[in-house]
Parts: sequence; structure tokens; C-alpha cells
Amino acid sequence: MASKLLHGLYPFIRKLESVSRLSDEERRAIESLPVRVRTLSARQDIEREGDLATQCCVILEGWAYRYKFLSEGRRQIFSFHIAGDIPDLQSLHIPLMDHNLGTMTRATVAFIPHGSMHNLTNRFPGIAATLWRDTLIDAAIFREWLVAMGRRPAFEHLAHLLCELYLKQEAVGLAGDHRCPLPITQTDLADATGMTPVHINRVLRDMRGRGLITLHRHTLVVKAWDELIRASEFDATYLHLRKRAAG
Amino acid sequence: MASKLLHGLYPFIRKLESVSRLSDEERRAIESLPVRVRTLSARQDIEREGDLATQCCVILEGWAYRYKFLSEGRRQIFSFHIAGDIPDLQSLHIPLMDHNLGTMTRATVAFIPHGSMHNLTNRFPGIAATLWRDTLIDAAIFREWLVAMGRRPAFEHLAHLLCELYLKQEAVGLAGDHRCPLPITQTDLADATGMTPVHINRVLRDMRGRGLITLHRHTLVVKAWDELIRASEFDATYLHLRKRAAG
DNA sequence: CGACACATTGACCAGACTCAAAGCTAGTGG
DNA sequence: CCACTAGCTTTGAGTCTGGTCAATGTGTCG
Repeated sequence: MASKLLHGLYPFIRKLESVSRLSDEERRAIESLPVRVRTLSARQDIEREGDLATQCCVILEGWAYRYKFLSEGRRQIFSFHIAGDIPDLQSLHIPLMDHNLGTMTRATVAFIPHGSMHNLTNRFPGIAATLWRDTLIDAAIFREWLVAMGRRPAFEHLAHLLCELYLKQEAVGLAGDHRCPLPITQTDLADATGMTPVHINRVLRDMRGRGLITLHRHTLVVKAWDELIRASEFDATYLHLRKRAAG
Repeated sequence: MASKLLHGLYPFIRKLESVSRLSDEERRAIESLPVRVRTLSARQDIEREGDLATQCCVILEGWAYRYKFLSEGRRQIFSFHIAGDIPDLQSLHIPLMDHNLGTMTRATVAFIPHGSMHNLTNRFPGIAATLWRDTLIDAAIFREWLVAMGRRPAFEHLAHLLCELYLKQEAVGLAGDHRCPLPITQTDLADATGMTPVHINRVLRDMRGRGLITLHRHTLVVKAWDELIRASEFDATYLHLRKRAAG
């Protein structure tokens, strides 16, 4: 365990193991990938819409997010990413970026050339399948966000998102006890849910008032998990986690 | 060409070639897949949420769609599928269905066992890459739907969807001349866009009034393509078509 | 030709947005 | 170590896009 923890790509392996099983050989192959590790400050773009990507990145520490701009400053956020995620894995087969990827917080990121990734997936079909599966889970989360956007009222929508962000972190050991980091602003939550920051603020006040959560200093505390789950009709199936998080 | 047309899986090959390039050998391998072809009537489920899928299906003719129900009859549609699509390709790596797949119209569908698909992708990494790429484009479309849901007003949103549905069909030769089949009801459009059928009706009336489109007897005619594109800020990049459709 | 699903319209309503002002807070530089 | 500042959060008042409810028209298919 200690040796794993020491290796730079440990968060990545931990993430893949939350998605699928890895053999020792596969794990070693991943650990020996050539990576270039960099630390980026908060709110920096990693890839931009229109770029031709030549590498993938693994978040080792901190948060990243994917988003797109429309006219008049409208912004839509697609996803939040935590340690272990490869937010631009899709660029491996679609190099032309159709959205932006940036850091949300100060973050440590490992870059892996597409060539090395292709080499890895050719030698290990099992890893290819796991990575493919990961992109499919990504898509499943998009679908769930679509449901939330299209058919859930604001309260339910935001509650659903908070459940998801907590469980994603819990699944890789970054959260527990119904408490987790949430280093994003209310404006970010607004652009992720299709609302305005003002309305996010009001819904959060409502949740606080009902004793469901507190959200302060970038820490989310879920004080009534069962009720939050019920209020948002949350069903974790779409996250396709290998071990389902405790209720 | 004639021999291709005669083969049952021709729509599938045509679709894959709109997404990526196939070698002759790869094409032959796909053509020799063991398939079970069935014709289904309209509005029949192919897979249901909770099912463990053991096969994939290729739409050969007609339309299919993916969707999910929430409480109180709320429904969200995620995607519409036309001839050539494999709407449940994701089940290859995530057998547990987290949504429903059904026919929209009467449809001819080819079923391919997961075993045969895994065998195919193991023997032909190029096909695996193409299929993976296809699921990634699927995800790109979900992202674009998220933008539309979250940040586009109703008119722009619906216009965007119509552009997409036209181009998807044009890319595989099922549409041209800014005219295409659209065998879906206004209620379906509502559940795809997160609106109510009443509002869809009003927005369509508005589009008709402005001379942008006509939609009658399940046929969409775009009378002012450039203006529809402009009104919806449509940019086809996210469809990642090999040959960009003519403006 | 009858029935049923779909489309259309009107009147009214409400959830979420806009605009604007004040209060916090975390990070910066002196 | 404190003061400053920029960005974030909070709140109120008024507005508007899109929803609800309900009735009527239209088309399609057995």
C-alpha cells in the first residue's frame, strides 16, 4: 500500500479500480507510463476548444472542470473532475477539442502523450476496455445531468448534483462521513445546472434552512443524507461504481 | 456499391465510415458478423432500465430513441437514432442498463451478441477505436444537449435540435436539400428539450411564422437554413463528421 | 366512420431571471 | 500582521419565459 501511495499515478490507479478491476501486470504497465507532472494554478485552461490535443492528462490533486462558452458570456459546465480522473480521455480518439478543460483549483496534473496511451491500450486490451468503460460512465453522467436539467426543478437538481459530487469523491476515498471538499463557487454551480448564481444562492439557503446541508469554506456537509437522496430521487446506478457507496 | 447495398449491415458500415475510415478487411469482418434481424413495431422497448444486456443492436431502418422516466410520468429523452446507429453500444462495457432504449417508429433492427462484438474488437483494434470514437461522439452530443438545455432559450434550443437531426441524417445519405424525415411527435420534442408540448407547439408556430421551417406529416423542411443556423448559433464541430456537410 | 392520439389555441400562473445594493472573506502587498 | 481589494455571497423588488389547465380542431388507422 505504502509503495502505491508513493507512486505519482496512484490516484489514477485508485480511480480505475473504482471503475473496473486491474491485474498486477496492468497496474505495473500504468505505473511505468512516461508522465510529465506539472502544477497549475487555479482557473487555468489545460485545453481549449479548437485545439488539437496530443496528450491526455490525469488529475493528481485538485479539481478540474470542462466547459464551453456561448455568445454573451453564457457558460455551460459539463463536469467536475477530481484526483484520478482523465478529463480529456476522449481526445485520444477525437483530438479536436469541442470544449474547454481547465483547473478549478490549484492542481497537480500528469500529462501522458497520446502515443504512450495508444501503445498501452494496444498491449493491454483490458486497460483499453477499462478506459473505454470510463468514458462510457462519463457519458452516463452526462445523461443524468440531462435528466436533471430537463426534468428536475431547481431544488431537486442541485440536491442531485451535491449527492453525485459527494459519492464520486467517496468512491475514491476523498470523502467520508457525508462531508467533502467542494471548492467551487455558486457561479460555477449555476453554470453547471443552467441556473443563475442568485437562484443557486436561494436554493442553498433553502437547503440550509431545512437542515439538509451546510456549505461553507468550500466544504459540503450533508446533515441529512437520506433526506437529500429522497428529495432528489437520487439513484447511484448511473455512476457504475464497482462497490456501491454505503447509504 | 451494389453488393454493399444488398448486405444487411450496409447502413452500419455507412455510419461507421461517416465517423472514421475502414479498411476492406475491417469492412468484411463487420459484414460477416452473426446477426439476428428483427422488425419491431413502433414504440416498443428494446432494452429497459435495470436489464443486463447481452447483445448490441444496429438500427437498419426506422428510428429508435433512448429515454428515462422519473416520478409522476416525467420523461427525459437523451437521443434519437437512425439507420446505422448502435444505440446501446455502451452495454458492451456497461451491461447494466441505466436507461431505456425503444423504437420510435416501426424499425428493422440487427442484434449482435456481445461475444461476437468483443471478438471483433479484439481482432481488429481499428474497429475497436472506431466504435470507441462513436461512443465519444455520442458523449459530445450529450454535452451539446446540455448546453442547449442549460443556456439556450426555447427557440434557439429547438432550432439547434432541428439542425442536428437534419445533419445527422444528411451525413449518412438519409436526407438532402434541407429536407428530412422527422417521425417524432411534439411531445417527444418536448421530452428531448425539457419543455412542455404546448410550448414546443408555440415555438414551432413561431418558426413557421418566420418562414424558417415547415414540419408536417413527419417531414421537416428547412426553408432558411442559414438563418436557422444563425438563430441557434449552430456549429457542427461536435458531431465530428468526417466530411462536413455543406452549409 | 368512429375513436384516439396528436396538434393547436387561449387565459392564467409560477419558478426562475434581472437588476441593484450591501455584506463577507480570502488572498495580496506593504 | 494588518489593511486593502476583488471576487464571492446574500437579499429584495419587480419581470418574464415557459408552464398549467382546459377546450377545440385535425388527421390517421382500424
